[in-house]
Amino acid sequence: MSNRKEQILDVAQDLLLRRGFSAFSYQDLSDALGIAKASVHHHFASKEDLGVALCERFMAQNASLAAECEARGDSALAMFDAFVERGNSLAATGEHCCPGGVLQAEYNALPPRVREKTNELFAASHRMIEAMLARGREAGELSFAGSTSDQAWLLMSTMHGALLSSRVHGAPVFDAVVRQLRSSLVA
Amino acid sequence: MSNRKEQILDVAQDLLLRRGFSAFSYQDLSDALGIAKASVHHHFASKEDLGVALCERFMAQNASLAAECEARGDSALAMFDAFVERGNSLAATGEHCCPGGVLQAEYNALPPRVREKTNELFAASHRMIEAMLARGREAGELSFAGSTSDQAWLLMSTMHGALLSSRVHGAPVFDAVVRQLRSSLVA
DNA sequence: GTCTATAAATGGATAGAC
DNA sequence: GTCTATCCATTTATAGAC
Repeated sequence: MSNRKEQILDVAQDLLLRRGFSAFSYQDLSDALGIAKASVHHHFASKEDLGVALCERFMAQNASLAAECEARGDSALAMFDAFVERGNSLAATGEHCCPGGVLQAEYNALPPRVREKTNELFAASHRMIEAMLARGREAGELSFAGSTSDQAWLLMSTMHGALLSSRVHGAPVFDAVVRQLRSSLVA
Repeated sequence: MSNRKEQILDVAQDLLLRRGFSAFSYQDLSDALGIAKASVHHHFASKEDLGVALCERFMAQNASLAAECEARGDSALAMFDAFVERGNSLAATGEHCCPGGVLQAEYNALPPRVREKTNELFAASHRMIEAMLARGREAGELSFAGSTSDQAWLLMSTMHGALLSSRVHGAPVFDAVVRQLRSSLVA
């Protein structure tokens, strides 16, 4: 993929996590990159295309984080902490929140193909977290009631919610929530 | 408050929870109520005013739910269930999510006074839930690690996140998350 | 309180030159 | 690939008549 396309995605990702999908414009991208609006349209014909590309990017980022963990031979808990760490870096800015969180919040206002990609993103994340939980429970490292699937939804919901809250009430809230969650999870 | 003003707030609340603040317009309100856009502006001069009124409404709804619980002499757990029940009715439509969730998600794109009211709404909700947790723990009804404040953030984050998730993945997700959360909370 | 009409700004998107 | 110029729809908001 060309360099310019990546640059646009970088800025768009920042703006999406900061403000939401409908609250950033081609004008914003144009301003940030110092190129004309029409030039942005050259790379992403419609905002729907841009949204789809962003979703694919988020999926790739998730997959690469999971791959790193696997390469290191991380335990389930270490993998949990790796995901938390990424959340921390988002919360630290006091402006960003989770890709999943924003996309869900605006779900009914998203263009159709972005909605579909959001579904995929969530399904993939859920699978990944469920696998982690199953591994941790089997190893006697993690302990929780109910199914791995339900617990995975709990983890995702809590993380998304906590990142949203930390935007209004500061990064310490994310940290506090994660500590509570972690302590309820460790065997 | 006049009847028309209430009608506008009813529709606006529905649209806000369905689509988000920036994704509904005076035109939508005008269409839904069968009156001219200018007539809506007569009641709420600016969208910022409308947003502020909605926030105040959410705070009043929270307070009245808490007052009902108190009048019934609800236990902490019964009060938790009452809050869950309200979440259930939102999740059931498959379209709505939590007021707090939407407002946080769009926080950086909200008009200044709506942002301030969002802060108030969250502070009030947090106080209310923290009080419930303290009461439940003292009565030996609830059990959790850490401070009541941190646990209150966990509850709020999880509820918000779960309502968002249930919009994408269906009401059963909200139910599943709440069950997990509740089982970790009961002494 | 409600209407029609309209302003002023911004949104996404396209045409066509360089 | 990038630009200028422009189109068209939509948005918030106001003016002024009824």
